[in-house]
Amino acid sequence: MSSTRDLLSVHPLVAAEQLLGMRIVSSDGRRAGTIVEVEAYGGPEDRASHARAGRTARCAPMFGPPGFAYVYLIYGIHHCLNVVAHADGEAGAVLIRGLDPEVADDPRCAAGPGRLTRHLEVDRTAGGSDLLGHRGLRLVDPGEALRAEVRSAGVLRGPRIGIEGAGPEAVALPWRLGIAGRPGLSRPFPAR
DNA sequence: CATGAGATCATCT
DNA sequence: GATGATCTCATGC
Repeated sequence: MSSTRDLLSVHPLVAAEQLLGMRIVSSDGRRAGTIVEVEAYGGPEDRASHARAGRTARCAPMFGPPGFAYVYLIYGIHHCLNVVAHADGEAGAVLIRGLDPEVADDPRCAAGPGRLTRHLEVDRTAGGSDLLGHRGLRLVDPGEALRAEVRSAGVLRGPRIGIEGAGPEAVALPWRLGIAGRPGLSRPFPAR
């Protein structure tokens, strides 16, 4: 019997695949969506990761147990939500980049990491909290069968967004994943 | 449709 | 003191 936390206790790239098709529910329970786009980030060996310089006050959650939230502020404006992945002690996280909203008039209201946190009203107060509990912002696994159904539309892969400064090796990794044809995608994937 | 600039601040050097 | 794991709006083809 493998728990959701076990599913995330693996390399961030594998955890990213598992997260596609899972649901995120806002802390007030009024907004929710299905994850359709993610990006995997590793530890010190990943030049694009916030953990590249080791454990700092900001990225400390990335070194902790999987299933917790890592939230940071980018460009002084947008919050970004990550699900901590990899085994406890091994740095890793998955940036949630796009949701297909369940209750919303605009299907693209959560397309993109900044828009998503605005829609779910996520800010850094959620940082460091356990996403697998029954209160607050939470992550819900609908089960392997439903996740597989979501993935069956096709998993797109491409370079992570906005990491050019990390160098060509980091850019070459196809660690951005998305579900083909979903409105919640932040932007197109490169053709291949 | 493509490109570019501005917003705005916690974190790290 | 510099710098982003972004978004939106404005301008120019």
